[in-house]
Amino acid sequence: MGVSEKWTMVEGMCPQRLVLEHVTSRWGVLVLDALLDRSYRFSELRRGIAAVAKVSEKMLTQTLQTLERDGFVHRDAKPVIPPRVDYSLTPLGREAAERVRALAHWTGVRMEDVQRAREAYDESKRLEAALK
Amino acid sequence: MGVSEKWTMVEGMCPQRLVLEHVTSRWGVLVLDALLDRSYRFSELRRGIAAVAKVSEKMLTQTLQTLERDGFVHRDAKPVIPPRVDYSLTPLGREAAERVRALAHWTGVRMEDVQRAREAYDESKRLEAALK
DNA sequence: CAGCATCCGGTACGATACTG
DNA sequence: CAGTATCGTACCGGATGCTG
Repeated sequence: MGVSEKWTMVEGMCPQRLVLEHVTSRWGVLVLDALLDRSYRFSELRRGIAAVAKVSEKMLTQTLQTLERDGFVHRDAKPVIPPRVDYSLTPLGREAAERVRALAHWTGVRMEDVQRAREAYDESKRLEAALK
Repeated sequence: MGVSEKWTMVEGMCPQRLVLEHVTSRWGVLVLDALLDRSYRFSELRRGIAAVAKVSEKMLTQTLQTLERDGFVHRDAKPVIPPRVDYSLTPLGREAAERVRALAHWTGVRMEDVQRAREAYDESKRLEAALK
């Protein structure tokens, strides 16, 4: 089964929701963010991402193929032995990656506020549970 | 089981990855985008989102609770009969929603490019499959 | 090294029924 | 109306083994 069919299975959505899903997907975010700095080889990318979260080779492959199909990632397979494949961002992919990084960066900046909000929420829930 | 435990099940991630997951989640995106314009009641929000994609009441509840816990959404439950609950964005949530909308808007703008990229990708795959 | 094929468990999600 | 509780299922994603 090809890449196209896989993601298309998630039906009932307008097409740009689908693209948004791709770039904001669990591994899509990390791949785009990494490639924003420089190009990477496959395993290199895997190890780089592993520093943040553990990604299986299958998921990395799938993510890269999806992003390549959408025109965000360029795949450069050199016909050498052992095989060498470099991944980089296309201009379109760069636009996407910048926005994704902006969002990701924002979550980092506001993390403290979120933490406090959560504590307040949990506390109020705990209280109202206590008086029942 | 409470909201906190549910999402925390997805472990092995740094905390801000988790927040990013929340705001970019399938329904989180749509909720934030909708609330950016005005406040909504529960079913009203459900119907509004339904115009774009079908969301089950369960998922909408879960999404709203998660976003509320993170401090993005304010829940205003009026003690009347029949019940009336209004949802709106907090200042923090507004910041998030604006960035999410920016990304969503961008996918809309670049949709044509993505479509062309996909066709080119599928075509080249079809060709190389043909000569085997 | 860079993948692909296959199997498989956990969970995300939807459908339904029920409550205040 | 605005949820909660429960159940069934699809599929996401990890583990393993194999190929060029």
